[in-house]
Amino acid sequence: MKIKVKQNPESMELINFLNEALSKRAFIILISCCRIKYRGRATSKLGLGDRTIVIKSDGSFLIHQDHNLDPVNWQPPNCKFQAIIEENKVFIRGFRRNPYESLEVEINKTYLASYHVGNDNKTLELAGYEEDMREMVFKDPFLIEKGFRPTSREYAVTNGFIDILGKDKNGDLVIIELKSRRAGINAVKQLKKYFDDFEDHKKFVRGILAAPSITEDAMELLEKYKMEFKELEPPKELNHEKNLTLDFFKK
Amino acid sequence: MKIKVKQNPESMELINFLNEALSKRAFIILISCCRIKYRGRATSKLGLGDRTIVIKSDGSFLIHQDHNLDPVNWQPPNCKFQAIIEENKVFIRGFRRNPYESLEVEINKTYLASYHVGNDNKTLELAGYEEDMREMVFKDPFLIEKGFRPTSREYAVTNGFIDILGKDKNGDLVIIELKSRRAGINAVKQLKKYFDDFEDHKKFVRGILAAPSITEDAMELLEKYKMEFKELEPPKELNHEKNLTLDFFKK
DNA sequence: CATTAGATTTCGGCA
DNA sequence: TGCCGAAGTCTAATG
Repeated sequence: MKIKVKQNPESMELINFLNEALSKRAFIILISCCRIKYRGRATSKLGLGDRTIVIKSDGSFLIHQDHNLDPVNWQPPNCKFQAIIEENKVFIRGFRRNPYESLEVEINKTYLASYHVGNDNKTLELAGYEEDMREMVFKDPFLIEKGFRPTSREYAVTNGFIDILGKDKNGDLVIIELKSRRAGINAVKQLKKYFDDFEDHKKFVRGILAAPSITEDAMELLEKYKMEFKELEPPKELNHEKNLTLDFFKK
Repeated sequence: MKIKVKQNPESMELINFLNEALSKRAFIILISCCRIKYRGRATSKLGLGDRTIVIKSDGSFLIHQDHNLDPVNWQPPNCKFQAIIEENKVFIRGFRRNPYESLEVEINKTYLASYHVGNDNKTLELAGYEEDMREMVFKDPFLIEKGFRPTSREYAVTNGFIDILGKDKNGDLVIIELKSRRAGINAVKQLKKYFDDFEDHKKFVRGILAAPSITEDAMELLEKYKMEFKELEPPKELNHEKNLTLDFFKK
């Protein structure tokens, strides 16, 4: 891991430092007092203040204030950079096309500058989404109810895709809408849309909203539409844990 | 501006550094080789790799890989922190309630640690979204068409809120749906919903979708529903620029 | 405190 | 490349 650090660099030092870092596609961090202008999908200005500026090796550009999770200004990956010096001030400009956007930082003073090229070849393993729920329900249909048999997932209808389509123990069609989080009005409306696609045979069609919980409003609407709610938690085991479990049982 | 920097701190040094910084509610940056576990709304794990760890003074917690704009793991503001040492490794744990979530970083090695308390009392001035469009159309109704008179904004109907309601030069009702970006199918569907709320008087009602551009599919659907498209850019001048213009005319 | 709608949403997947 | 849908969305405003 290579890392280079400079405290309180002068303008010329900083610009050399930045150009060196940019040419190496390094991960750059600056703690600077700066002004910011953005023009693109919207327009913004931010007056003088201390901020943390980050340029990633994929061309992401982030400027953070000392509060909020989101950066106050940013540019998505593949942004191109210019670092220039003008009247003894360093300007960093990041721009991209489609849509055209530019983000310009006028740096008054830099307290800390660092760049590094690290090693990281891991990707996030994440569990707890609708996809996992679909898998789970397909594998264990009784989680919905006894006798339920799923027939297809992501079934295309006029209004979109039905998460899971199947039949219940009486052979009636069942439309299942999955939500990995607390379901709201919108989930009910979505299910209703799919439900309506079968209005010719409504007597033999059931709509089930499966989610860990549901808002009161949504429950009311659901009942009004004569549809049902099934409490269902998304699986939260990671894949390798599932595999471990499988391996365990195989032994 | 106070800033403290340490390169390659040992575990004990790092933990003291972190606790000092946390007690001062400083802005902390670490460049470290680490493992990450998250458990809360979902569950995730990230194997060993070099990452940039940020803790803000409002309790935001961000961990960045060298790619993508978004952090690979995070915790929203008001997160509480623990920095402990175990088997000569530093663990940083950030947790919050409602919903309960925890984010744990196991630090194997730290290349750079810094904390600072900066000065920043500026807030972002931003322009160019739906609210600005509403204002603009109310002020200059002819932007929609000659003779258009807006009567109310955010008019409540069964299915939600109509952006702008008004009458055209013939006295017919006009429903306007605004989008600050390229409008897609959903924008048309939304407008159609509002449109349908007036189906008793459909002959005297027009639906207009106003946006900078529209997708081909959306345009087709719009025409099928006998509604209209009006090309309209959101205003992108900042407030003080607007004021300058006003002042200019007042003089 | 919960809910909602908008966002410079970002991001991934698919046509 | 453009479009659509989901997200640990986040965030500000509102009841």
